[in-house]
Amino acid sequence: MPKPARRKLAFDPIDEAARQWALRWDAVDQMHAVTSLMRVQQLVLAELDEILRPHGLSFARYEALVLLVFSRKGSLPLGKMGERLQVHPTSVTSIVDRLEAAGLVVRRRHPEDGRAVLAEITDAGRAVVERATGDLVDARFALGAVPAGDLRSISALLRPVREAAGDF
Amino acid sequence: MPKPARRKLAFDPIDEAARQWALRWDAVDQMHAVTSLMRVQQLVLAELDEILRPHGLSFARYEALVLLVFSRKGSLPLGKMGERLQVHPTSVTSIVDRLEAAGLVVRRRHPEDGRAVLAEITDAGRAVVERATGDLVDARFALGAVPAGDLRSISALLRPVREAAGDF
DNA sequence: CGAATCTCAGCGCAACTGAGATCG
DNA sequence: CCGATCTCAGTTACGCTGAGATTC
Repeated sequence: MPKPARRKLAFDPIDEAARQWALRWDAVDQMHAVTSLMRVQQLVLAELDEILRPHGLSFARYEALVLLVFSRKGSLPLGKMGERLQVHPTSVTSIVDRLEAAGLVVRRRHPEDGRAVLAEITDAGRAVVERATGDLVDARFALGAVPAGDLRSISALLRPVREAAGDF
Repeated sequence: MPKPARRKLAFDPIDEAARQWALRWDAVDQMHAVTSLMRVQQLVLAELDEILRPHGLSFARYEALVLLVFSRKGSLPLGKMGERLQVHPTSVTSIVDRLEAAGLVVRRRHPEDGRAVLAEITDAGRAVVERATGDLVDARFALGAVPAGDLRSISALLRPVREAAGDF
């Protein structure tokens, strides 16, 4: 068995934890929702990374590439990328380092602001995004088990958390 | 500004990405849901870890302690813990190492199976769980922005993903 | 000068692989 | 002997802090 951690259980471990939780503490529904959120994120991210691995990408790097594809000029200052992707400035440096090493982006000086550095997507980068996106769409972003009509509900129910955190 | 990655935007970056996505590719709703899931998990985990840091715990270590509190004898073989928490065997070793160093659990020989090692929660461990749980409940597990009636919907909508992955 | 932008070094945490020890 | 259980060493990845260089 290559992944012993994935052994199957005869019951829903989160339901079972919630049952015991209710005997002692409050906020049972929050506890159940948080545990579900953590577990599903872990499962989904693992599947997405597996799909992207043959393309030499992690999900974080894929998101960065897509952001550049969506930009008008195919390039953005690293700071803007961090803002949009909601990641730490030093993480942007690391992500762009790896993308640049793979030939998917190049670094350029910002023409008007000498402090800023632009990451510009290359033709190879655009090609990789097209191929990787095809695979992700085919895999329904690892959410194939969710009825199509429920997807927007998931986004809507989670939105207040992002809003409260000040994302927008 | 301590956390530049948290800068506020004038629009919802996920809605904006979905808008552009729809111009080129399919599976827009899946893409929106996955991106929301990733972002909310990141926000929630960061808040939970911040709440737990004064108690000397990460969320993973807190989950391990709660699992022991819920067990009949206050102890479990490490392998069982990995199964329930869905983490790698070597990660269990690491988690128990840290909990033991903090005096929250002790390692014991399994009375019937010489191969197995039991992690047993100490009185100090139980006390820490009580205090930490109080703080988490007070913070509504970082889901205070979600209307109470929506919490079960979140769990229910995510359940098919766990089921399809073979969690139960 | 202060503020913004990026990079680098270093730390902590977590997951994984592969190997080995012990025991059923 | 095989398989299960745990530990250890080493690798990789990522996110963060703190410091520094450069430029507005």
